[in-house]
Amino acid sequence: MSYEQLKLKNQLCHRLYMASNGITRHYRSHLDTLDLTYPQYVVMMALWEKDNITIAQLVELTAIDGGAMTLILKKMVTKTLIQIASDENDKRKKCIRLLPQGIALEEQAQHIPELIKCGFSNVDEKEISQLICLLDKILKHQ
Amino acid sequence: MSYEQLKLKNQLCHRLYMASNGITRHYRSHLDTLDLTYPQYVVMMALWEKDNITIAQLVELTAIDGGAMTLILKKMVTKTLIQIASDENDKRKKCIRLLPQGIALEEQAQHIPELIKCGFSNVDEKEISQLICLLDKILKHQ
DNA sequence: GTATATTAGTTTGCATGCAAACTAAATTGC
DNA sequence: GCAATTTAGTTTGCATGCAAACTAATATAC
Repeated sequence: MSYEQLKLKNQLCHRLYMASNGITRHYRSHLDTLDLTYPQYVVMMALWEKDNITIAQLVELTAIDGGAMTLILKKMVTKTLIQIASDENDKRKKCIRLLPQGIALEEQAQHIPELIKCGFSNVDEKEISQLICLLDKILKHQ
Repeated sequence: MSYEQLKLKNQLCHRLYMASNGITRHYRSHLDTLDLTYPQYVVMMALWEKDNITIAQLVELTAIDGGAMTLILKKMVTKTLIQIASDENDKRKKCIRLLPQGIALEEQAQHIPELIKCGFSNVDEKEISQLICLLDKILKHQ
């Protein structure tokens, strides 16, 4: 039978799947030098932007699964990048705070975005903006 | 310090990460009724389009990791969706072939793409084509 | 023709992604 | 004020994603 709408070449989801995995793979070589995985890097970016926030806020900002977040943060504690403290007012909440090593890592990470973009020299700045805009439209409905 | 280029809102990779995971989550509810995971669904789409191909070809078409593919295919064998046979000419190669249940599943799956698109009623057909075009440009360099 | 290299798949070890069940603490309802 | 509900995180079980090591079979080099 072979329905046209079921062909791989027509699947937006499959493009997203390949592009997302592909870019994450590209990050790997750069992140290895910082001893970070991609999700750990995303958590660091969130904290560099806004430090001393709860796990729930971190889950909201990064869209990383809460269950995975618990493990990711534990790893980052053993690397002394962050510390986890219970909130005094609400003992359910936990506050994540950058430690000196975590703060210092930002300077080492600052060139990564540029390095990644160099890997996509065929895509210009305008097209990246377009892509981001279209993806945001899709993300709005999730 | 907080470098502008390290802010989450400026990361294409993070948009792709969220959009890919988000869409895959959307698929889950529809695929549950077919008893398929998302990667299994991708493999089925590849096979509905071109049956009786090797594992290497399947990896090429789907961009699913070879190591993961071995496990995915084993699951699909236990569901009697496919069968795996060694190639007589080249005993390293294995041919994947759809079984009747796997063939029959295509009819049940034919409406899934439409159902997914309905979940993104704010994004029109033209924008989806644009997105696919831009993603293909990024995928070309991987 | 045999040693070497390459190819096709599998296995392993680790790190998520995800839903669901679970715990502890704070809020609401009444 | 206490029971019922909600909220914040953790744990569990399963399914990948990925790199690297490994096996078996084929192709190349010489």
